[in-house]
Amino acid sequence: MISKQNPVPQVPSDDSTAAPFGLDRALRDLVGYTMKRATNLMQADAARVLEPLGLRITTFSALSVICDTPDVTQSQLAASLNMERSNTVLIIDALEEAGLIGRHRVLTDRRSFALRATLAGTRRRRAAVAALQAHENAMLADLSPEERATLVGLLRRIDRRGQEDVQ
Amino acid sequence: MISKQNPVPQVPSDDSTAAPFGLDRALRDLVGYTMKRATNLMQADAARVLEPLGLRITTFSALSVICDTPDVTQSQLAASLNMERSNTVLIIDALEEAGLIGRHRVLTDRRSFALRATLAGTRRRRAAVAALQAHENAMLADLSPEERATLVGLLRRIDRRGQEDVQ
DNA sequence: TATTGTTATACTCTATAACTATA
DNA sequence: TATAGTTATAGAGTATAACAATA
Repeated sequence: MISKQNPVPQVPSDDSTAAPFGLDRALRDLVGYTMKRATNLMQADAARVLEPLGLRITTFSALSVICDTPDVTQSQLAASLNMERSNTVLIIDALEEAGLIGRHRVLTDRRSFALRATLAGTRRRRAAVAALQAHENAMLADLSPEERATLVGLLRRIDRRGQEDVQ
Repeated sequence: MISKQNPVPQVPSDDSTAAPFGLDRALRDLVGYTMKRATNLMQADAARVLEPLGLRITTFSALSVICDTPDVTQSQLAASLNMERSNTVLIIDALEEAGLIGRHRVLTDRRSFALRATLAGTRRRRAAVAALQAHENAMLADLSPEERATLVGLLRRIDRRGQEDVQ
């Protein structure tokens, strides 16, 4: 969909190093910009992979946590996914209406709901993970297993650092 | 060494308010999920850094390209930032209204506008880059210069690969 | 008082289709 | 016809404030 053609600068390109990148060469030195570009590509593709399964990225993420953590509450879910509690409501609604999870009352604390995946939810999640792994293997085909592990490790350290700063 | 345990306690005995630790453990093996978490942290902080300068991430990015590429057209700008042409319009409007850039008619092709940064735009861009670099130095303080370069390099390869796949 | 889930709201980013004026 | 800029619109993610029920 996106035209691949390289926009030709009107300004005479006398810079020999301008070849590898485009007009955004200066921006690419910012880690955040490069991260956002790569993330957008990954996210768009992941969304396309999940769509036939009736999931979005957010609903898949929530379903995954619920599958792995039976009787998790919505507050715990929100915290684990680094999102606001209020934004989990519609996500939980969608998963419940799709029959993939259930809300159950907690006897010891009637404010909370205990979220539990249904059998259909567990199966849907397994299929989604398989599809996403295949998608990532394709998207990251240029990276060796070691490079991929390095990337994930570095990103996790940024995440950890960011979490600490918030406090 | 802790052996494999049962998935996280459903109802934490003491600290139910503490961030549930590792409920998203399975998700973290997906590169896209880890990338998105780290990117969200970086983006949120970058937005806070740019806000006092009257810029958003998108307007800053556009301003940066325009500063580096005098008389760039909106189509070229959109292509370089990997965004739709239609979405550049409001961004350009905001920059123009702020007096940071100017739209100029192209005599040879009256469909196009040539975008040029004003002196104020050039200065604003310089201040924004300095602020963002300081922000990134703080956010990425745990990474050595080599690790940071490695991260950027790996992300660029994902970006390049993704661009090719789209066509 | 504090917390859980909820509602309402708003802003940003992104994507698509269709229009205009030029080429 | 094809392209550049534009308009309108819609979807999704994210963020904040406030409320009722419950602790």
